[in-house]
Amino acid sequence: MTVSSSHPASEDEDHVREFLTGDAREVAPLLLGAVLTHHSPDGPVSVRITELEAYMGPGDSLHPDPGSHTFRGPTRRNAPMFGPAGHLYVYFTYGMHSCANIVCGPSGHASAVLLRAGEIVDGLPLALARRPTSKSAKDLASGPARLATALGLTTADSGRDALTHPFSLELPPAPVAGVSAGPRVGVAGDGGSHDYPWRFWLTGDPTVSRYKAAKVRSA
DNA sequence: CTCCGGATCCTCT
DNA sequence: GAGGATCCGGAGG
Repeated sequence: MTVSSSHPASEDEDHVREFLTGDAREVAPLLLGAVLTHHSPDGPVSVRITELEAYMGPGDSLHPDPGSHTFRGPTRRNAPMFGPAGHLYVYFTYGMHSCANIVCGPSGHASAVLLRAGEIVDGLPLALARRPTSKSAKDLASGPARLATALGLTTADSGRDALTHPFSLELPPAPVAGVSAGPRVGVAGDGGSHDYPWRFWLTGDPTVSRYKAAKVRSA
C-alpha cells in the first residue's frame, strides 16, 4: 500500500472524531476510562480519565448553560469551543491555573467536556516533576488544573487537535461500569440549587477530585 | 478530617 | 475594574 502525502486520518482517528461529534452530555460518561497522551519534548505522559463535566453551548433553549464559557457567545478565548470536535480548549484561571477541555459536537455547536481528574498511567516521573507539591500519585491529576499541569498543557495548546501528534486519545474498549453523575463543581448554574447533573466520575475511584459545592453568589 | 483565605493575572465588560 | 469551571497550606476539631 502507498502512503499519501497528506497525512490521511487513520480509521481509529476518524472513529474517535465521529464519536466526539456527538452530544457532550452523552459523550462525557463514555469518555471515562479513555486515555489522553501528550508527547512533549520532555517525554510522554498519559492520563486515564476518571472524572469530567459537560458544558453546553449558547442557544440551547432546553438547557441554557450559564456555566459555560460560551454562554455569552464567541470570544477570542473560547473560539476553539466553536470549532471541530476533538480539539483542545485550554483556559487560564485564578491567575495561575490552566484547565483543559475536549471539544464536542459539530462545528458551530460550542460544547465540550472539562477534564476534571485522571490517573497517570504513563510518564509518572515526568508528571511528578511537573507537580512537585503533590503528596501521592493519586493527587497528580485529581483536579482540572492538576490534570492540565501533569500533562504539561497550557493555553498555548488551546485549539490544538487532541487526536493527532503530539497528542493522542484512546477510547476505552468498552463503556466502563460504575459511573456516577452529579452537579458540576464550582458552577452556580441558575442560582445554585438546580444545577444540571453533568459531572460524571468513576464511582469510588481514588483519583476523583474531592467534591466542593458551587459557591452561591448573593446578588 | 473540615474550614478558610491568599496567591496572581487573564479575559471580558 | 471585577471576578474566576482552582490549588495549597495553616488552623482547629
